[in-house]
Amino acid sequence: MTQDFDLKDFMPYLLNQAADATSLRFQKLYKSKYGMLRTEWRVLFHLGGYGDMTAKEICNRAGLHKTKVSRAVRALQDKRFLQRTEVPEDRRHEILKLTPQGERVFNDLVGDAKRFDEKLASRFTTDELDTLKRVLVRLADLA
Amino acid sequence: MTQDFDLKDFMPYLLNQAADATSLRFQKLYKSKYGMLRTEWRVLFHLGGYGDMTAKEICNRAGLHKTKVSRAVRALQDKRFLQRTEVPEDRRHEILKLTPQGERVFNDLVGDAKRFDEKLASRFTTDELDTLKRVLVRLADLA
DNA sequence: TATTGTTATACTCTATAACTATA
DNA sequence: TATAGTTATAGAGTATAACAATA
Repeated sequence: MTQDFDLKDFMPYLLNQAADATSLRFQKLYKSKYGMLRTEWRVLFHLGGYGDMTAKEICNRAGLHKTKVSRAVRALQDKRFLQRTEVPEDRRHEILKLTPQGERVFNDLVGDAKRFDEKLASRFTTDELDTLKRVLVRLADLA
Repeated sequence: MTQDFDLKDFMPYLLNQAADATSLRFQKLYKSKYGMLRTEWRVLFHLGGYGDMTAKEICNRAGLHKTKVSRAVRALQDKRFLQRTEVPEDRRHEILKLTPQGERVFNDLVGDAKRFDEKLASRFTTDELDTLKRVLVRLADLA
């Protein structure tokens, strides 16, 4: 016999539907304004929000594979949004740093992100948002 | 000057990280057991969980484009997990129905899904889960 | 030998346009 | 003309292996 099952109670499905719906609209902003892809946006925001760091550090913080970061860094460099600086003590590393143009782009997108988040937040109570963020962070860490 | 911004507070980012982390592990089950892709799994679960319906109805319920559903249906048919029945009144439609084998697969995966969800749920309080599901459903509906 | 990063490749996923058949 | 579904195609995203350079 066929079991009872409602997808609306299944967490991975719900999370994906919610994530797709929300990120789709933000995606349009960085894509249309700057032709950036998803990983490029993430790398830009890590450098802008947390300061200069190596590709390796971005991998660890963002949970991204080194090949993805490598390609995103190259793309951001081609757009003149970041520059690399060799580390003399260990020449396998390069410190990645936003250019002034990269910082302008970051600031512009941060504004968009903040407005976007406020609009989303306005639909929920403070309690709901607190719980949501706390639970999502823990879910993401289970990876 | 560079603005303050923490990705850990940005909803689309958080949602994606949580969704990726959770669905990645469930994905392995239907991929390794039955070689199914994401959309195939979704279509199978719609038919198994909500009963026979047309491709169009799956599109509406799952928020999937007709091309995705069309390909998933074909793949499930090739695997002998579903069969089509023409609707005489309107020959543009076909009712999609799981085969006995498709139902066995559905039942097996529903078991996995339930165990998976219980394990996830065990890490949170009832209040947290209620809030989470309610908020996620509303976020998904904003699409 | 181990680590940082790059390149190559294949596969999955998404989005859109053009098409067929039926209504 | 409109709708259900299919096919074609391109671009984006993911995963893995092989590689170069440095340590």
